[in-house]
Amino acid sequence: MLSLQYIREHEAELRQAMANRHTETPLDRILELDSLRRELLQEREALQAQRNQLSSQIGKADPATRQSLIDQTRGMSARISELEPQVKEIEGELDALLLQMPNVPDPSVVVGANESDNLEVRRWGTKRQFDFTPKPHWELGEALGIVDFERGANLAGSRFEALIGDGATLSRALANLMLEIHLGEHGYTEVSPPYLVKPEVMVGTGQLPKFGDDAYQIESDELYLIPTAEVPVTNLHRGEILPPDVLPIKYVAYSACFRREAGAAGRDTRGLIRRHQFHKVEMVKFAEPEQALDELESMVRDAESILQALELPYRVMLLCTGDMGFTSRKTYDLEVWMPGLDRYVEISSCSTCGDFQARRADIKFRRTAGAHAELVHTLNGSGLAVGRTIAALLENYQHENGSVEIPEALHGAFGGRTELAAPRFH
RNA sequence: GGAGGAGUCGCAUAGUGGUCUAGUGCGGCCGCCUGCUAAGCGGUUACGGGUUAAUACCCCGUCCCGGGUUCGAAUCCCGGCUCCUCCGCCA
Repeated sequence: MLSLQYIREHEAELRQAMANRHTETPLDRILELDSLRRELLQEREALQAQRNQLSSQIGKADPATRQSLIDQTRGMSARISELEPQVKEIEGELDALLLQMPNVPDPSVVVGANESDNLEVRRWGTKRQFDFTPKPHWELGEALGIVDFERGANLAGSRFEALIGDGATLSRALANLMLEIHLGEHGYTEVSPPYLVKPEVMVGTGQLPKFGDDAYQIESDELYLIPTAEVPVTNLHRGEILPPDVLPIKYVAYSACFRREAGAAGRDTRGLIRRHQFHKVEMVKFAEPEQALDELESMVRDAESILQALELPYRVMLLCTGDMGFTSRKTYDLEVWMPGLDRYVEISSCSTCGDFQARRADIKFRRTAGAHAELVHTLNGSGLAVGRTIAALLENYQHENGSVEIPEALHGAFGGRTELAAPRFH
C-alpha cells in the first residue's frame, strides 16, 4: 500500500506510474476523500481538545459550575459523535481504495505494455542439440510412471498430480539441494511456516483483497491456503520493529503452494507448469531501503545458482512496468529452457516490494538504538519452483528412448544412480 | 471440544471511573563524573493521525482488538483474538 502522504504530494508522478503499469486506479476518489477526511478531522479534533480541557476540570469543580461544565461538554460530545461515523465511513472507503492501488515501479524498470516489452538481461548455458525431436515432460513423466496425472485428477480433480517412485524422490531431492545451497552457500535461515493463514496475513503481502479469487479459502475457519511461502514468511515479523544491526534478514522456506488458477482456464493445461498445488523453495529478505536493489540482484544470483548447479540453460528477464506484479517495485524472472516445449518457461520470479508490503503488514526497523522506526523493504523470490524444475530436468536430460538422466548434483540423492527408473508397478 | 486464568511503555510490574500528562525498576540512548573493570549522577525513552518547511512546537487517538455505558474509561459492560493451566481427543 502507498502512503496517503506520498499520494497527496506526488500526484503527477503517480499518475504517470499508473499509466506505465496500464492500470486503472481510483486515484481521483482517493484524493477527494483525503481532503474531506482532513476537513472533518480538524473539526472533530478541535472539539475533542476543548472537551478534554473542560472535562478535566469537572472532577475538582464545585457543584454549581460542575453542572454547567457537564452541559457544555455534553453538547460537544453530541457533535463529536455526529462526526465520528462520517470520519469512519470515509476512512473505511479510503482504506479499501488504498488497498487497490498497486506499487510504484522503480525508476530503473523499463516502461512497457506487456510481456513482449520485457528486457533480456543475460543468458546462461547452452541449449542442448537434439538429433531427435525432444518430448514434452508430461509424456516422459507419464511413460516412466513417475508423474501420474490421471490418478492425481481422480483424487483432487484437474491440475493435481501424484508423483510416484523416482518422481517423488526427485521432488524431495531437488527441494533439499536448493535448501542446502541457500543455507550453506548463501547464508539464508530456514523457515517452515504454516500453510494456512488468516485473512489479514494475506492482506499484508497483497493477495487480498484484490486477488481473493486466486486463493483457496477454508470458510469454516476463515483461513486461506498459502499461494506461496512469501505470504507467511514475509508476515513472520508483522507488527514488529526490528532492532538495529539485524538487516538484511534472509529466510528460505520450502512449502507447498496452493492456487486456484482462476482465469487461467485453457492455459498450460498439460504438464507440470500450472498446477493447483506445487512445491516451491522461496527466498524472503527484509532489508534497509538503500540495500534493497542490491539485495534483489544477489537474490537473483542465488536463484540462478540452482539452475547452474543443475546445468539447466536459462535467461534472466527484467519485467517491464506493464508486466510486473501488483506489489512489486522491480522484478526479474528466471526463464528456464524447455526443449520439449520449445520455449522458455518462468521458473523463478524475484521482486523487491519496497515498503509496499511493510506498510500493509506494519514491519519496521531502527537504524540505531533510539532512532525513529522506519518501514523495512521486503523482497521475495523463488529459488526455485520445484514442479517446474522437474519438468525442465525431464525435458533437458531426456534420451531418444524416453529414459532420463539424473543431473550430477543429484546423484547422491539417488544412491549413485545416473538414470531415473520406473516404479515396479504403474 | 470443555473448564478456569491472564493480556498495561523493549522487559518486569503498579494502577479498579477524574489528581494517569500511565508511576516504579531493569534495559536502551544522550551527557557528566571516576585515569582501568560489576559503579555513581542527571536527562531522555513508543506508535498512528492532524498541523507544519520540519523527523521542532502544539493538538487528537492508542494500556491485545472491536463495540458499548459515561460529561469523562487502562479501570465498568458485551463480542473477538492470543497465551497459560487442567480435562478430552490425537500424528
